[in-house]
Amino acid sequence: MQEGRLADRAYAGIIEIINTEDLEIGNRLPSEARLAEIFGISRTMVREALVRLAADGITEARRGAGSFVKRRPSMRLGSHMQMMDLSATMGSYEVRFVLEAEAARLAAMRRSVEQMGAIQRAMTNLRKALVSTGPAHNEDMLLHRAIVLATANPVFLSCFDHMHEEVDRIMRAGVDISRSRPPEAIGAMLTEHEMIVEAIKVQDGDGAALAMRWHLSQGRKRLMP
Amino acid sequence: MQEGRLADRAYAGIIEIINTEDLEIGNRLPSEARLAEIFGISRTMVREALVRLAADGITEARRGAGSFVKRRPSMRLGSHMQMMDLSATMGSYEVRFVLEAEAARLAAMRRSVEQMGAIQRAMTNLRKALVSTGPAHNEDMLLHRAIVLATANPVFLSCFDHMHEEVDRIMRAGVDISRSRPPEAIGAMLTEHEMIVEAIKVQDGDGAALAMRWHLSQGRKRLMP
DNA sequence: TGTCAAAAGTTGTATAACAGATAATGGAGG
DNA sequence: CCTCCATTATCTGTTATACAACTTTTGACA
Repeated sequence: MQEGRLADRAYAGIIEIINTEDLEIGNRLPSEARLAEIFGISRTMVREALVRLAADGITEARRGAGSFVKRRPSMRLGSHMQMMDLSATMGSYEVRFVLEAEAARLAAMRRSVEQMGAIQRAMTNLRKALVSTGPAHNEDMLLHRAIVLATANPVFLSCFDHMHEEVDRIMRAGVDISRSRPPEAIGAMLTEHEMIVEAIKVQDGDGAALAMRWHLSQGRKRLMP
Repeated sequence: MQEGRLADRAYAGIIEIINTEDLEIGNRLPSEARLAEIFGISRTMVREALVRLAADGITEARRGAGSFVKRRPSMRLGSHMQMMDLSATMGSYEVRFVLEAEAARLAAMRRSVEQMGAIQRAMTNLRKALVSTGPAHNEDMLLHRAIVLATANPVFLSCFDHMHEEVDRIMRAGVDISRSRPPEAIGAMLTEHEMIVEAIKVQDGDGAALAMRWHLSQGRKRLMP
């Protein structure tokens, strides 16, 4: 590791402190000055990390008092699934199944020519990014978003944006997800997306929904086999 | 309004800039120094806001170049409404169809005894409110929320809350919603809800989903015949 | 022992400065 | 006029310092 900005290291470092020191909810963590001393960086960078941790709901800062643990960072992902609460990853796929499959159907039925153009442009971008740089997490999302946009339903789009925002936040607080995929998975991903786009192009609603469900099921398998 | 720390206001202010200036994905937003000038605060506070925005995946900072829009913040429905064909009311029902029907199915399959109790309590509240005061918009929502809660899927719940928040805001800003319903409609609403709750009780997933779809289709008809 | 004001510690905010990277500018040469 | 390239301007990343606002601890005094 040891990559990225100093604030990133501080972010990871503080989470590690919470875990290794076994700080319970409500416990106070070292002061910003002390953390800066520990990590050998400036207080400014420690603050940036703490601001992000607070935004993630993991810590809470009280002026004059200190920063406190608000929620333990969820380490268990995948195998350790609690009985009551599904993991964010699993949960997000459940929602995406219903939301995006229906979005694909509506997009196929209602898409305008401009929206179809936007979808195909997003597809081109994804193709380019996948073969060159690899993961292309962002381009992937943008294609899905273009499809949701083509539903002409503002509530769909709003929910889509919200979901991705939330899930990204939760995942960032947990373990990393951006592992590199094998080359054959990249080819499969491209084909799956192309099937969706093609179905929308020929305005085949059922086909688009089906292709989207298939794509998501494969994606889930790729993420947690 | 105008609450909280300066960084919070900057966070909201930058999102507002993205929305009102209609900055597309990839567009550059004003420099940190310029933003500090605009908001009348220090660059330090602007940076804290930008760090959070970046952590939320909304912006992306490139050293030497500036900060750029990476993903549009979850939309306030009002701003892009004119671009969209569907009304928020119509659109929300489309989303509720897929989201809540599936939630009812999952709730039927996974609900714990405690969650079943919560659902039945919400049902009792709704029944009481409907026969006495009339509309019972809030009790209705709480029953639906209890069902979503029983899916044990935090992402489902998050999307449900978000959708209702957004749609409520739009409707409050717009025209009527709380018109009085005829008495036979009240009886029908009660029966529909009871069918959903009963299906969840006997853990009939398909039945719950079907009952939910039927209820929502009736509700839409009642709202806009 | 109990009260309470002073002190010490901590977060919130501002300012200045510089390093490291990118974008814009403006000539020199075709 | 256009292209190439070095210079300059601009922007983010990071550090240091200082003070304001608030909370907790300390310690003296009653």
